[in-house]
Amino acid sequence: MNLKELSNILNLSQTTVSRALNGYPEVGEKTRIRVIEAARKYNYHPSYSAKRLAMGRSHAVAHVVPQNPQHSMINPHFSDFIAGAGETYARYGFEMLISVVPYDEQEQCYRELARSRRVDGVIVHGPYKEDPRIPLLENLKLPFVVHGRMEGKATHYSWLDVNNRSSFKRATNFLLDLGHERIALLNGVEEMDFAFRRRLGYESALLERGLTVDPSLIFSADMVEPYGYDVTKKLLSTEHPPSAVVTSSVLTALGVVRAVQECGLQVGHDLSVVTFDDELSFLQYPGVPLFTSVRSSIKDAGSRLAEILIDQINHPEKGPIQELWEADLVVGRSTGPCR
Amino acid sequence: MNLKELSNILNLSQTTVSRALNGYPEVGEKTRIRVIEAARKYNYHPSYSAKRLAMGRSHAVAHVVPQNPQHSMINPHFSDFIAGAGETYARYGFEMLISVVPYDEQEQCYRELARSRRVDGVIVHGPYKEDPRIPLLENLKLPFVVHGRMEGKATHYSWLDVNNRSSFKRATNFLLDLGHERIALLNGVEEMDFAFRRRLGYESALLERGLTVDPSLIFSADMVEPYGYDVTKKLLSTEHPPSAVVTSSVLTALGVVRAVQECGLQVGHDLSVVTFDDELSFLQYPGVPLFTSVRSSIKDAGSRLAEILIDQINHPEKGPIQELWEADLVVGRSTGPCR
DNA sequence: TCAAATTCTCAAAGGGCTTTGGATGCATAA
DNA sequence: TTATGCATCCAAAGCCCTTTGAGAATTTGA
Repeated sequence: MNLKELSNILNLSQTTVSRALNGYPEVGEKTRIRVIEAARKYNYHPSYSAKRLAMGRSHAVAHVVPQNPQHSMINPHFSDFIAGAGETYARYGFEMLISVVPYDEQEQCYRELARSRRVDGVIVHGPYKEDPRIPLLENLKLPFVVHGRMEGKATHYSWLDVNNRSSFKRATNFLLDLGHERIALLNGVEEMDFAFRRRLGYESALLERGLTVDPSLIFSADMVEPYGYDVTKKLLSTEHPPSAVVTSSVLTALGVVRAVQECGLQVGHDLSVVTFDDELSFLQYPGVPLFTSVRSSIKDAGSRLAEILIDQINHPEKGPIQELWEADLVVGRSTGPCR
Repeated sequence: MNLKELSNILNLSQTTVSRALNGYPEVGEKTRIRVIEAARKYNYHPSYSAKRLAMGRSHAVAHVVPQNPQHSMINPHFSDFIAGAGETYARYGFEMLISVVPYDEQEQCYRELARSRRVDGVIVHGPYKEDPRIPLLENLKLPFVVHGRMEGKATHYSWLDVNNRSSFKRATNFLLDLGHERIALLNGVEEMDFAFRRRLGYESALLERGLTVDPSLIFSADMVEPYGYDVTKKLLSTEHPPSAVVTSSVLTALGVVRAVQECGLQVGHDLSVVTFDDELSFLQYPGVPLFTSVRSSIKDAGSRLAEILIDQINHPEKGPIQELWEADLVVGRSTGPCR
């Protein structure tokens, strides 16, 4: 059943039927009801491809996922983010396209996306401190929102970010309040904007208490389990091990725990751990949380970012939307007073 | 630049230009070269929407991701799978659509996908022992392949599965060879086909050695870290704790380690652990692997499944393709002789 | 009552591609 | 010379919708 057939049945023109169905005002109420009922009765659904061709809009959004061959970690946060965003897209009738591309073909991919009008907008993940994707997308006039933001230039585009600086400051302060003074930072890769800000938060907490920042206590790597393990193992074997650790992810924190326990020590007693918790669905701890953490749901972020993007697509005149979310501090069993 | 403009420039008809570009034989070689060069020169790319509309094919594939509100875990395997599949799709010029839908709207979603011809095929994830999606898709005549397969009926559709039965048998045998006799199984949810088969493998290994299956050593749940932790904690506090554990995922295995260590015991010494390892990119251990495991890359599976699906779409006459992959046994540091 | 303003409806023109069903020109074969 | 086959190329129909620009019908205001 297509529009032509339906309008023949109704003895109306295609125009009228189309307008009736799309809620345009220039069609009478009785006509509209007749049309809508007939559409339901004959199970009419407009063809997506035809609609797209006619309107030049795709009602689709892309997420470009770079694949780095050397450093081939796939972001474990991705699935939760996608789940949140996907729900929202579905609610608004948008499609979600995932493009997996080699790291150095990203630019080409975005250009192609913009040229072909295959999608109405994109979401940019994990921006670097200086990220070429942002000026590129501005140039291409492809609507976009950034999950995170970019050091310095963060005014003329839409983004949603967690307040990484304040949350790490808060995490550090929490440990300082417990009397810890030697606090290690197991940060993410510091070329990433979020990690850079987290470090600033950590450092400013220390400095405000008149403490010095000890570079030998600061680490930066992909936030995986063995990273936490290896660093902690090393730290615990030094003469002057820290009494507390701030980590950038629960996975890394689990590595810290494994190392601590392997040394016959106890987390929260011999070493306190505060972690950033993205509330990944597969790393949830029921009951009293295992880790004291600053937490902010990445799934919620995905959902909200999708809304922002759709809003930008539908109302480009509105200007950029920017949101800075504060993370919650949740006290778990991984912290205790300094001994 | 569209086809009409390009053909005007070339003084050819749209037909000829289209045919030249799509490799049809009824166009002369010199003409073809002329056309291809002009296309490059003027940066001509056919419009996707128009192509789709004209051909009735979308060159897109969907993955339907159900969201269960109660049990809201998002599969951590998903991102690696998608990464593998996505690379392949990109290589073949296919788009990947992710549809996140509430659990009980899946059927509707598949129907809609089939009706609207928005995609040329779908991949079915994580089949249950009895999975309604499979007969549904057969009915809808929407090409599909299954990651895993369905107990019993596994002949008339395409699938790719790891040999879960043999790999768990192998894992169990490995422990038996080390002298372990009380071996716990921390399985996934046993409504899932894969988990069911894993249990069969585990049981058959025991039975073949004349051992009995002790139901109090068998557990079934989502494969998360606290699951491993909780079960192990409980097991270790019994009178007769097992000397070895087989788990269904590295995440769960990490929970086992945490519990063992917390009890002041040592993995591979006081309790041996063999896990199934999907080679998730964010759970990789460099050097000598932490865990003895049976492993099979879920990313590779994604990649191959995408190939199979595309093949089925392009050559539906070929009939179903079925592949059963054997997992590798990798010896790590988590196993040792029974004491 | 007539003109003006509203309301409703339509035919037709896109949007950009593929594909059908011929037409044309030319070389080969009878 | 005429018929046959081949290699090239084309005009136009079709895919299915949205939107423009106008016309017809109805209502309103003076």
